[in-house]
Amino acid sequence: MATITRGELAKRCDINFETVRYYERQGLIAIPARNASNYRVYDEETVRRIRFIKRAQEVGFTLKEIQDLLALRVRRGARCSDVVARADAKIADIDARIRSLGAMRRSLVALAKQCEGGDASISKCPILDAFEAPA
Amino acid sequence: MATITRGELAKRCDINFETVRYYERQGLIAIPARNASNYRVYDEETVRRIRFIKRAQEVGFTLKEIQDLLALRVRRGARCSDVVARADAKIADIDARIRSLGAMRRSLVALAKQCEGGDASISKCPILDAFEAPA
DNA sequence: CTTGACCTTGTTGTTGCCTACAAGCTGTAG
DNA sequence: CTACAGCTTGTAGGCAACAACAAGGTCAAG
Repeated sequence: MATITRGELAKRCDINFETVRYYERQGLIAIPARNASNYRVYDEETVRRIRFIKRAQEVGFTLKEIQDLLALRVRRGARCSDVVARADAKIADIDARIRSLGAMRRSLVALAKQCEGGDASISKCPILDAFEAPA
Repeated sequence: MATITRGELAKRCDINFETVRYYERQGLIAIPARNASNYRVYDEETVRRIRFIKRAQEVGFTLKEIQDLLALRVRRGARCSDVVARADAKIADIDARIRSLGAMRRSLVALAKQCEGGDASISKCPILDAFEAPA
């Protein structure tokens, strides 16, 4: 039942058919098993993995960084202290991104509020204030 | 005092000298005034603008999207309802990104905790759980 | 038993975002 | 007055992340 083809995988993850092969070449997904006809066969974990990749990309991680994220759990033999250190670094990175987004959000809210006040002339620029919060 | 050259601008914003010209071509910064020697001269607002661009890029906005963000305040003649609607859309977008990052953060914290517990064998994969929160 | 959708490989093209020339003008320090 | 950093233009190169071929094998429907 759980034999997913390349086309099905692409459709379910909403990515291009060829992108699957690209991710395979880049080592982002495991090299898949093949059926009798030499077709690639995938499982549900690959679906989840690609969806994770997409979400991580949307918030600004490069494929290389995503590889790092995914590699954290793969190295079963890795020492825990190392994994923790790498995880902590990524958490700090994520926190910085969240702070940046928070600053932008506040700027946009201020902009919208200025408009709603009926003040048609936007004198100052709240958007550019976003940089004030240190990255 | 406030005459900033291209090289100074690049240095202060920590971007490449040529990138300034690229941003000018893309309409991300205003076409600058020129001094007697035909050198581009910039002001502090351009510094802030480029810093904003950099921060927005780091959290995953494309240059096109950043242009949209910056355009929100430029159109002085724009109707307020329009600006508010566009700002609200961007806020929703930002909220989605923050939620994604929050899910990833929780996954990483769970991973680190599993490790700290002295449990050297990482059985499940908390990172892949990140996709469970809807984008 | 052929049509058409799907898969295989290798290779090339595209888009976004820079980055790096070359050839020449400008401005200042020694 | 010359060296040298810094500016000008136009144009070309480069990397990430795909996307799109071509030429052919596979398989279910009619």
